[in-house]
Amino acid sequence: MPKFLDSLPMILSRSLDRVMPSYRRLFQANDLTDQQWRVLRALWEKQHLTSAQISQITLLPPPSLVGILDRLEKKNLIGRLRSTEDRRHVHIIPTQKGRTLMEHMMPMVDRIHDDFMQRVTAAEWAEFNRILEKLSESTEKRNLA
Amino acid sequence: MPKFLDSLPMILSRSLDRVMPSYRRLFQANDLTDQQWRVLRALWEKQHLTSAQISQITLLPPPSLVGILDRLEKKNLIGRLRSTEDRRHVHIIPTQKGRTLMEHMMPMVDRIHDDFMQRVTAAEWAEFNRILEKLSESTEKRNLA
DNA sequence: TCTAATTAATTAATATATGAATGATTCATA
DNA sequence: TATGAATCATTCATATATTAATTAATTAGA
Repeated sequence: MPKFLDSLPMILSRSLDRVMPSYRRLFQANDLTDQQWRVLRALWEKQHLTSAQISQITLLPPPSLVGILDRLEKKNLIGRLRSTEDRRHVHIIPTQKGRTLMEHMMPMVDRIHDDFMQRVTAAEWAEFNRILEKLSESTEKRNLA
Repeated sequence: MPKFLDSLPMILSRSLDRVMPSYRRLFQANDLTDQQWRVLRALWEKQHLTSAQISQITLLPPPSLVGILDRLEKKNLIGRLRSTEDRRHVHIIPTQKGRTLMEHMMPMVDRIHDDFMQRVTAAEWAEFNRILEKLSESTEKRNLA
């Protein structure tokens, strides 16, 4: 008889609730929401992404992304650029202000990550990822056939 | 150099995104949101809970809970009862309709859970929980001192 | 070439998250 | 016993999630 609190969704949710505050303090200190951070973080790895690509990387649903990009644009952290080849696409590019903010924040975010990693061994981290992958491996593909 | 997608928040978020659809199909078939389900599920274990208790069990923030309870009440699935001993408390009780709905849904939710559990061994599940606990163990307590 | 099917971004409607503040109540204690 | 601190539910303002629908642009095919 599985208890509610031991179900996979609740375990994952509880962990997220415990992990996020460490990051959120830093985000808030820089006037960013979690989701706004995710977008900038994605653009840190690759500076030229479409809305759809950002959505896939950040896991943010496209309708949410519209408003998130609006607010980032209003803060002058990113710019929108409609593609000339395929005018359905919108390219998102960080501004200089956005890049400067990221240069400032990245070391601190990496440090938070490192602090979490120090809680477990490399073997434990690998094992954790392996089991979680088995647990959450998508079976949805079959529905596409 | 930790990649964004391999960070703890993104790993947990991605897993949740993969796990939830299996449950959500069932919730939607019964006209419930994820959060509305959580409240009813909490009341399934113990029929007499205050708002604050439900918030702690379900991880739903109190301001969100107000609206969730409003909608559950409107659907006649729960009832609110202000405490006579301490009039700050509001007791939440499932209605007969709510209990009947839960009796109908619980076996199917348990089955979904079992399906996930069958993806790993008992030892893997225990190990997974152990490592996740180490990773996400709250350090916030120290801030209370 | 013209239309049907696709795709990318967006809008719309409703529900929830987050952080601050409020109102009513109870508690602690001088 | 008055009074400030603490507690519980709630409201408020803003941001995001979810699902369906829409718009504009592109592609596939008859």
